[in-house]
Amino acid sequence: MPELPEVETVVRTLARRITGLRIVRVAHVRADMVEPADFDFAETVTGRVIDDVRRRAKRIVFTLDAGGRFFVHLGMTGQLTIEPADAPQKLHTHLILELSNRQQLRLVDPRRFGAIVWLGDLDHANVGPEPLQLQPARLGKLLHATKRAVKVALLDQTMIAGIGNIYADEALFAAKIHPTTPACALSVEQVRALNRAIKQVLRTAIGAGGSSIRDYVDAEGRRGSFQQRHQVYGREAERCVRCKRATIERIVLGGRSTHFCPLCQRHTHGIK
DNA sequence: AAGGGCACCTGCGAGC
DNA sequence: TGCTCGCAGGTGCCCT
Repeated sequence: MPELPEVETVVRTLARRITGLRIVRVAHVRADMVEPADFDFAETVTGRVIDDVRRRAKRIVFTLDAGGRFFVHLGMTGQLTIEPADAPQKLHTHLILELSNRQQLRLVDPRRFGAIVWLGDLDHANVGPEPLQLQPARLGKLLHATKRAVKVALLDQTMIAGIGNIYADEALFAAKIHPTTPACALSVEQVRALNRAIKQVLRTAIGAGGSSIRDYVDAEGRRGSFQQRHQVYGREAERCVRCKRATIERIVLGGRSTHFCPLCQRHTHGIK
């Protein structure tokens, strides 16, 4: 579910609503969602003030007073919401932090692909650069170092952070690049177009509060609206909104559903 | 040693 | 109505 725009939307609300609050009590935590496995999360965070909430990649990073950080990853179906203390507890609630203003921060995640990770003073390992701060030259360097399909490369979080299945498809469509094109075969022009497309798609999606296909809601339970503006994702067999001639195709790449317009996104045979 | 494939989970909608 | 199947915004690990 949550890619960069959804995580960013959650973080913006959290930063505004819970920064400066104290974690009074860990009312509930599912131990097997916490990393490292033997870490006593409740003991460590109880009584600490949340000094800062920010996004890095698809991670929601909490910095506590007196140092120490942890992040929450939402996986596919995670929801991190601010609730009144007396709100009914939903099925698959895995974390409840009671805050000093009597509200609670709750993590609900049916599929449990998410995680609560204690970082301490460590930095984020294995996470590539933020796409919104990426220069085309840097993107080119990264993409030209791999023979994988450009779509698969975009999903590699160690290469670029935050892009997932929806926004990879949308950015490639906007840049008119076929998703199976080997990343190393992209021309300098294509890399530049892709860099622009990634930023434009992500920024617009953030402005729309992200995409809500099924589970996603922000920290106040609101759905995003960017799903209404998807050009290819989830539009298999529909007429292409750009060329209005071809129909959107769906293939599987790297085990993921991939949507594109066969006319707008043609193979370029390595023409540079 | 890069990169393909699958496993990890639960829920839901489509089709029979 | 009720079953089974396929599929879902992610990622980590095993294998080649």
